[in-house]
Amino acid sequence: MSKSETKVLHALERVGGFASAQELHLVLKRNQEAIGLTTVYRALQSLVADKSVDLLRREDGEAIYRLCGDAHHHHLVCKNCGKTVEIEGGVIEKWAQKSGEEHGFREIGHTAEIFGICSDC
Amino acid sequence: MSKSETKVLHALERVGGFASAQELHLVLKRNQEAIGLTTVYRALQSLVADKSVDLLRREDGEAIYRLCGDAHHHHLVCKNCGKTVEIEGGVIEKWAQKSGEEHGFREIGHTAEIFGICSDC
DNA sequence: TTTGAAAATGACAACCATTTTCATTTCTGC
DNA sequence: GCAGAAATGAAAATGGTTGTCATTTTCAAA
Repeated sequence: MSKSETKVLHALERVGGFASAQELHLVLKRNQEAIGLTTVYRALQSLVADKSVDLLRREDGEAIYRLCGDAHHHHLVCKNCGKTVEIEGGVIEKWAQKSGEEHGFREIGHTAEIFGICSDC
Repeated sequence: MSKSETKVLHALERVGGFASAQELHLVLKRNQEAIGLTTVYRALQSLVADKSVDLLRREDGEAIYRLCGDAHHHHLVCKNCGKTVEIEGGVIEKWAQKSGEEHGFREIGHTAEIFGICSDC
């Protein structure tokens, strides 16, 4: 793992949740750990390829990153080869809780899975 | 509904599935129905605001659009007595579709259920 | 029919996240 | 040390999307 990847990972830890490449670059600057924006992008590409970091999208299409496995998640499964991807499920948490409450339910839980054919199949 | 929105809707019907703003612009050009790219973007914004069209993202963040399908529903089930309530699941549709698209999946489907204890139990 | 205000249109420029380029610096094994 | 390879980062390029603004169209009132 390169020095820059370590720095970016550290910045992601500090931030705690999601952050865009540009935000991470700012965080690093504020901490005398400055590295170039280009390098931040490259480090993130490597980390995503290594599956150390998840890549998601904001509504406006901007890429945001987070450490893997630090949130409740769901799965996206390929019907053909079984390949599985972790999916962020905050939307579902809220939907389930709200829908249940609206009908007077308590002790609300839920299940949710997405399936399809992955790009390799 | 403005003239340009009608044209864009028609182009979306022709395309059948998903299409980016730029692709729709090309489709319209090929059909002597040319309207400006800017107008295509604006029409799509209006249609999305009206919920006539869904906005999703390709893996690279590019915006893609599709006609809204009929929403199917999900179930809220009481763990104790089995009482079942139909729940509107538009949020889930979008979540599943978007999550799948983001990871390059196609033919995307999903399952989702909510369970809890109903007010009678 | 004429008029005028408001909305729609589209060519072009601006914007901004991301990628590419390329010259420079740092690391590596010898 | 020393070449060669890899990493770095500033600046430019890229490309989707949005903003600007002058012009055109719409449409209701006169």
